[in-house]
Amino acid sequence: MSEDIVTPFRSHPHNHQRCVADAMALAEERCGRRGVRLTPIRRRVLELIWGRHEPVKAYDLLDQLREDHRGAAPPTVYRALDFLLEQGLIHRIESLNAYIGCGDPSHPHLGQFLICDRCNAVAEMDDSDIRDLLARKAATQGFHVNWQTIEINGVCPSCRAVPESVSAGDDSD
Amino acid sequence: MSEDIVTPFRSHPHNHQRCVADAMALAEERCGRRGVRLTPIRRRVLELIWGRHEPVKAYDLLDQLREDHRGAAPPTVYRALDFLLEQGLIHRIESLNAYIGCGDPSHPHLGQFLICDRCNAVAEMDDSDIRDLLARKAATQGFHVNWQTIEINGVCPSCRAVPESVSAGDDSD
DNA sequence: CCAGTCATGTTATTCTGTTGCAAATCAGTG
DNA sequence: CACTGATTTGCAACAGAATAACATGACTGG
Repeated sequence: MSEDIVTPFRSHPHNHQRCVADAMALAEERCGRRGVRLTPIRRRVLELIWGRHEPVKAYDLLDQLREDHRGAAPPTVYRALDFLLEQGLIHRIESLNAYIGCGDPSHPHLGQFLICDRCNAVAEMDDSDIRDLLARKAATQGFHVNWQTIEINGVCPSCRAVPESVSAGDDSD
Repeated sequence: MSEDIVTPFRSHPHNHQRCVADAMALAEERCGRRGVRLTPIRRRVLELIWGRHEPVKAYDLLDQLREDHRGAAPPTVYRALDFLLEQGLIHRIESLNAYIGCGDPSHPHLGQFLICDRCNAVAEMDDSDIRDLLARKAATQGFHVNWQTIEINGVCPSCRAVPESVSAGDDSD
């Protein structure tokens, strides 16, 4: 099976509490096995990221973090983010300067993202056909691939079902 | 032919002056046809970008621009960049916060970039196999694609030919 | 207890990009 | 030419993203 939707659009009906809890449990387990520490701050940041099922900005995290953690500063958040990225627990979306929970930390993989321009929902794919095709094309140029950034912008299924002018992404926050 | 290297690695031997001049001529022509103005500032920024055959940062452009244009400020550069992006004359490399000349503005295309982590060289591809595969995979999720960001990091042919520890990218900054 | 490592606190700075408004420039029209 | 409206530029301030540098604290293992 080459196609593998690791994280579907959040509009996809699901038990969100359960999904966050699962992610946290996986993170605990993974860090334990690796002998690295999922400290309170790191855990909190991961929770905050999973809490929204969409890309989250570092300074938004900082604001939220400050609510129960006075004295949190940019380095507080960025250090936690670096840790979580290293452990493969989150991904960074380059085109948005934002971070999102990794749908399947069980094996290391490159993020392949579908990003809805209307409602900001993001789905993560882990498709070997894509990975392999890019590797093959790069090899044609004599290029050795270390990392692939794939971010596809467009309109997600839910938003397509809604007339443009009244789209779900018409957020007034 | 699905594969199309729009811009090869700059290590590729070529007449750089000629290649910049061609790019500028194409830009003039294109803007003329479209009825938009390639003003002196915009032209200068495009030249500066083409002058180096690698990704250029906005504030580096600003520094260079200031040399013969006192009073240039961040908006000066960003407005020019926005214009050039809109006209499809340059691309933005998301993972680097940098800009690079578009190898073939003659038809609108998505950038597909090979980025060397050692020497910062970038090659641009315009491969329909990749474009189509991504569109097909996205469609499987009911997703309508507007834009694709594809940035492949790794090691370019020239750097692969050099022992790792003495690589061209072994910058000591 | 002590030393070493890892994690956090703190302050400041750099880099990247935007907002808002005023002044200048340009294209078209009477 | 003078008037008008749309672009373009100048300018000042700011917001947002990320890092540097160094001090302090916390958890190991002897």
